Amino acid sequence: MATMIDVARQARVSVSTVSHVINGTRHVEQATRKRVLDAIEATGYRQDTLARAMRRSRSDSIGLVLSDVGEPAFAEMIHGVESAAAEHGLTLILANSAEDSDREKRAVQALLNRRVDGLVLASAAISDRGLLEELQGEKAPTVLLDRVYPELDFDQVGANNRETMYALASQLISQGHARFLVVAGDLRVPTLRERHDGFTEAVAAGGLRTEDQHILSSDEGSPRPVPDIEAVRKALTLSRPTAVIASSTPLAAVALRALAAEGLRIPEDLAFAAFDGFDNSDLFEPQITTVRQPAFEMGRTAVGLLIDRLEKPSTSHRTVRLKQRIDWRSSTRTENVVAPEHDAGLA
Amino acid sequence: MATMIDVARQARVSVSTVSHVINGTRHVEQATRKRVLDAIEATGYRQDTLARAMRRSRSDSIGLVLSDVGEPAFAEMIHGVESAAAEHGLTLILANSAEDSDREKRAVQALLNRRVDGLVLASAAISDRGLLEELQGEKAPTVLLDRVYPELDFDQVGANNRETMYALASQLISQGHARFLVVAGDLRVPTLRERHDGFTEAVAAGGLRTEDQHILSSDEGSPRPVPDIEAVRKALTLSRPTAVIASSTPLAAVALRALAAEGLRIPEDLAFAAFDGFDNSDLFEPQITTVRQPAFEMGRTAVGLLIDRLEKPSTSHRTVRLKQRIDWRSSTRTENVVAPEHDAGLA
DNA sequence: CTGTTAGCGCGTTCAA
DNA sequence: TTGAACGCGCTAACAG
Repeated sequence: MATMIDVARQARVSVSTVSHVINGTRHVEQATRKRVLDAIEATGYRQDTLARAMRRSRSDSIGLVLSDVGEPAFAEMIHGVESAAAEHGLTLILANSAEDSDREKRAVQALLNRRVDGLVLASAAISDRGLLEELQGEKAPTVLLDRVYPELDFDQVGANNRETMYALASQLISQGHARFLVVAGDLRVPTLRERHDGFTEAVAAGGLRTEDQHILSSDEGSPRPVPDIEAVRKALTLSRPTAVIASSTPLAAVALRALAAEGLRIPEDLAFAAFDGFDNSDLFEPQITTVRQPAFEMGRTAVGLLIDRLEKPSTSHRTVRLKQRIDWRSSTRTENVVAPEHDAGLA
Repeated sequence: MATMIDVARQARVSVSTVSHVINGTRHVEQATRKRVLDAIEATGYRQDTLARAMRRSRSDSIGLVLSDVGEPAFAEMIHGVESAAAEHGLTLILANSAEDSDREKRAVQALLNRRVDGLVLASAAISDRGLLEELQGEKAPTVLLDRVYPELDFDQVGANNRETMYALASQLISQGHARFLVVAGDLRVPTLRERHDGFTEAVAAGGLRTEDQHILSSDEGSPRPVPDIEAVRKALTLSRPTAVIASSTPLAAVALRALAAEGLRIPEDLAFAAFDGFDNSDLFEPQITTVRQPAFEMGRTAVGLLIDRLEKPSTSHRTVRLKQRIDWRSSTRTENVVAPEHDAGLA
């Protein structure tokens, strides 16, 4: 591999001239410039980004740590992060924590060792507080993605989960639904907790009886990470909801299986809606009313915040909440079915 | 940031001892060893991977260039690559070429500049042959992923597309289908061409009339990358197939929209099958018979080949084809409907 | 407008 | 069993 010295010799100039030609960092005369360019061509020289990074003590790279690279929503975020990073000439180093706080810690360390300029962290579910505190002290700034921790001093990007769940539930309530089953998942995950909170607020605002609502969560150290099919089936028979809301795609899959096992049909027997949801849901039956995550934009925004932070390290931290969109589909088109049931329930 | 010198001073040893303690590269006495370890702890020293890479002239990192980070199938591959890379202590640098051969070229250059030890390349559709030839000459080896070019000298990982399409079509033929519409896409993409070839072979083997088969491709420099809905609708009315096969997820989406627009139902009016397909397809109607890509395993395998190559640079190149699985679902359960139609057609 | 030179942090001879 | 010193390839003073 040719080095700058080879180029310099060939072009009969000094290495510093070569450097300046490459980086456009100071003026050099047309003639010499051309000689250098030719020499680069002739020698097949390529800049060594590593050596450059070491000298400048910045690597023009950022690290992305995800809690689950396999999840479709996170895949979209990767896409967004990659896209914004590329636009700014930053290379992206990817690591997966697999929802494991040890692996997360190791991944972060590895990235820091690589001298990334900054970090985007879609933190693991039960994130190690110690890790986050260490990160506060790092020179390389960190942006938290997807899972927002209001009490922490980071730049953060999330979605307006609470508001969207509030809107979703409120709309269903106004359609006459009064008994919900919410498959809420692990409430230690901020995203899921926010959705949960949005629901309880909607229930309160709608004047619904709390005891008619069944919230299936798994916050008390249950062995399984998500409610399983049996749990949902039991809930379905116990509370006989008129509407089911699932707080994430995996939870929705579990819920749908449970519904099928109980022989319940959507929307004839009950309404159904899900966060994140399924791709191409408009092509299939039942067409599921879905909260679309602005995942791509969230990724882009995270990189934007990171770059701002790199430019001015000491401005105060920002939390950005991106708006979600509800795609209303036929799975919640139940006015004619539910309203009578609802009335009957009141009678 | 503490350096080895700081640690050495603190431990009252030389830097070389520190280095050897860290890397376990020669014996050092228990006592001194402990002093060093303590000093590392005390100073908060972290190895600088960049400097290390420069000195050793290997970076313990690999580059992954994908033609479309957004596609779900590729997302799975990322997952596989990441997982295998992590197991081998390799960090993963990700780049997206967005199916653009210029961007692909730049991405590859950027990764090579970063002195990645190797490259995994899921090449862009109309990949620049020049680029691939350059890559042949590089010191850092490249593994081609997903899109297999038999005539090129690379380690390669793909799926057995031709065989699977052959099996899929043959099975449908044995069910009585004799008129197919294949939404085949851009045949310059090796994957899609292999699927196409498998189909024509099945047609020949099954003794079907070629003129009854409609293959919708876009290989002749059409403005649109995929057949659009109108094209599929026209094909549906012209050829009146009893079975439709889509060669990829986006093509399947287009086909399904066209079917809906024509008021055709699955499986009552015709059978339908797709490659790659849709997630959670068993939860929705119609349940689509789908060829599952072993995408995760493909990613892992690619890294495996890369590591083998790094260890023995001059063994001959290998091409690995991973087996796909056909998930038969109700979208092709049409025996009772098609058989009579088929007979009628013969009468 | 161009050249000389001192490190960046590390691994690794070579010598002790 | 340990240390001293060189250089990986590059950028950024500083000098001219």
